[in-house]
Amino acid sequence: MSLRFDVLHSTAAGGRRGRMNLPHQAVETPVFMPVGTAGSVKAVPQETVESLGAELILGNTYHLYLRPGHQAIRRMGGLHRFISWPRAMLTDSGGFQVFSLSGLRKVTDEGVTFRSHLDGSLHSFAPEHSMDVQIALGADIAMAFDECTEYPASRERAQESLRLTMNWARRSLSHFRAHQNLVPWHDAMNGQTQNLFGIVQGGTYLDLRRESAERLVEMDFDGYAIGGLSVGEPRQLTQEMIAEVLPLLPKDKPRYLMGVGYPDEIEEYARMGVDMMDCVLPTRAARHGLLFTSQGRMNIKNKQYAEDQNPPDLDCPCPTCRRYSRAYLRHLMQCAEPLAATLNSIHNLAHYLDIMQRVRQSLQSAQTV
RNA sequence: GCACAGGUGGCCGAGCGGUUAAUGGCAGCAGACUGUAAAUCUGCCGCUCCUUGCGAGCUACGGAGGUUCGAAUCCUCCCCUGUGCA
Repeated sequence: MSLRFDVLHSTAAGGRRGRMNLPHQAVETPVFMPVGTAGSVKAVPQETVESLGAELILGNTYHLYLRPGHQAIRRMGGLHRFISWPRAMLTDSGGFQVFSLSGLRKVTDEGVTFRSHLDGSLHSFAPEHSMDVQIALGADIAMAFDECTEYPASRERAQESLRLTMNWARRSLSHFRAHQNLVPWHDAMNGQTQNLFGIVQGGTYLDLRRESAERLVEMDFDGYAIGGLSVGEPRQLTQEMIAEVLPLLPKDKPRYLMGVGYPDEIEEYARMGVDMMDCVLPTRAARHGLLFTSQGRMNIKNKQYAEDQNPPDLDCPCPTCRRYSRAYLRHLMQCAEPLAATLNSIHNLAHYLDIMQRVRQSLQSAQTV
């Protein structure tokens, strides 16, 4: 049974208000997905992530493969059960690690050889292997194994990288389709199956992006992602790439912009027609003392907040803002108390989720096209 | 009282005759983080001034003298701390 994605409303600007019926959760879109790389949205317990309203969170193939190992997770009933997350999940394929672990890996047509960042041991990742791992993890959505092209990349480099990603996409899909019945919860979801998304690459070259999108659509994935953006390129280019690609993707399938972004970005791209986004920013920035508020950025470590008894964000109803002061959060940061990471992350996630909630409302009330 | 070992910038701690306003670390101040090698990384961190520069002046390595062209570094005395012996 293929992924059911309903577009409930769409706007002249291309924005869509939708609902994605994943095996573990009906997800209201556009959606922001907190990142939980190693089976945890860092510093925030699952029940809190849930109560903040997150419906879909990420996990990472590479990290979970290294620790505790996908076979172990399969034996324990899959990732959902292992981490006790009842709602939807998506696993990234390890493609981003091809990019971020650039010093520790070697890429060939066959796949990637990584050196573990944990103990230096050698591991190979090919599209087929990434699929096997992701099937064992059993997220609602798996991602094709891709190469996230760096910026800047010459046209030749972007083209070669794209060739690899398209080749890997085909192999990912074919292996996934052949084995997707092996997902740990196969018999428990009324015939709903795990889904696989393809990933558009092409660097900052419009024609390559176009080519990438068209070829992926031909392959017929359950959804489509735009990858390789927000990797250092100017914002203008990011927008151009998104604007070029979105119209080429099927209207009845979800569109996922990977790894983006700042609060204003997720709003902007959602209004352009992106249905899903994920980003480490709210949680990582939180751990480093940066809060995103309705008034903009706030570095809560700053001395000026030492005795400020206001809540971090005067307009925020999140658990952190309801109960704690700027002075207290600053104090926790200064003492490096783990609670600082937790409370800050809760606020930032709430802020991101709230932005998307508002965008959904606004798309819903916008004139239907 | 005697014998050792020590006293260095907010703290800890290197340096033991000259590129030394003085290595490091911590604390402090500020900045950065975009499919998480990130509770990480970067910058500043004696005082004053300006034409903000591998700029100028001042003060500084327990205290006071001394040796030397030059001392945190060597010598003398004093003060203090730790350990051991009385």
